[in-house]
Amino acid sequence: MRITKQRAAENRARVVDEAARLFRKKGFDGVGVAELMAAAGMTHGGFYNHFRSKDEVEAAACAAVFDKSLAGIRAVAEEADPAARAAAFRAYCARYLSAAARDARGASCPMVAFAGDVSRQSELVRAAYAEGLTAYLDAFVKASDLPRDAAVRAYAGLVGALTLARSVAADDPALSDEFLAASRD
Amino acid sequence: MRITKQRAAENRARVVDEAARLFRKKGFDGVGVAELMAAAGMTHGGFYNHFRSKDEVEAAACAAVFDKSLAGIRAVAEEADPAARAAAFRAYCARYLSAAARDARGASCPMVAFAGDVSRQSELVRAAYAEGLTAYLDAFVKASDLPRDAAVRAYAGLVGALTLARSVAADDPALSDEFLAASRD
DNA sequence: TGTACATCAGTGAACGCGCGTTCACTGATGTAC
DNA sequence: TGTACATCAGTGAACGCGCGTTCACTGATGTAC
Repeated sequence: MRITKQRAAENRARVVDEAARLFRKKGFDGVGVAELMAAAGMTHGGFYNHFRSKDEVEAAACAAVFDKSLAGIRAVAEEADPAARAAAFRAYCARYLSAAARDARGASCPMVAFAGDVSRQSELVRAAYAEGLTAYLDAFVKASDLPRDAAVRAYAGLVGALTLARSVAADDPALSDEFLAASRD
Repeated sequence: MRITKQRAAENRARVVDEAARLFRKKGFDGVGVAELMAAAGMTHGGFYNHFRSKDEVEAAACAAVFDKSLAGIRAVAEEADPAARAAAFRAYCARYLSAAARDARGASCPMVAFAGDVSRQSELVRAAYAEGLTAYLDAFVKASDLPRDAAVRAYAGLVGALTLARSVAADDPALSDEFLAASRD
């Protein structure tokens, strides 16, 4: 049964949204086309009306996740008043290292969600990731008001702390909290 | 054809060695039982003479990787002379953030190799990982001569820098180098 | 504006493939005598 | 020490299963007249 063009576009957008959530939560290889389409309220056969391959939706999801992350850090970077910018940046980092952010795996920062797997994914995904990371890092440097190398170091600290905190969240909550708390200061 | 008990034990050790290398390089889900056994010079059927499941060899490989990593950081921590310890620690960190370490994916630190995937693996693997990480972190704190929270923060910085550097090593080598260089100072 | 028909988004069965795991079998090892 | 036999590490075919992908089909939409 054919549907309106607008409805089809909405369906595609819903697939990308669900992909962004599920791939971050379960990894690229942890989510199948059928599961993804079911999450978007459809059956798997229609997937190929929207994407040429699973790689393509992975890349689209990766790009979508970066778009959202970029908007967040750019809002800080574009704060004109230096004091307000410094406060916003501190709040951004504190949120980044919060227990809530650690536990919200489907809504996390793309670097932490994808960094470990991305180098094993297709060219399409890797290109979307590399482009997104470059743009994100530039915005992070601006937002931090630090020299670039210090900002890059600070950013690596955030990523490492969140990655480590997540890796033991289920099995050693105290250690997980320690990673967040130590880097929050 | 039956073989000697010693030979069988050597075969098992070879499987764990190859597992430690291959799982770090390609991820747990990126290496099949057949590929693993072939790397150890056998066929896949014999796998279940040594392990009850793929989970079990994953856990064994994880533990083996931590053993090796622990030996490395403990050698620094147990250096009695403070100046020599400080020098050894600096050298350890510099090696950790070298291009060679970034590119040697089959021989890397277990945290960077496994952190992203471990929370999606079985209980067995997660337990081996959590135990290893606790022990490693304690040794790292000692080796660093820093207050614990500063040492934990420093360690998160190393992990984040190496993780990020690897994630773009193939697609943006300059950015990859920048992550390593910024944290090396 | 109304009619006839081509288009195409979505459905669900089917495909080949690789995976983890099982199993009957082999034959040298280890052991009981 | 020598002989007979049970053991079991390794082999390779086979299993069920889930995966990404394909395809014939459906029927409302979009379009040509």
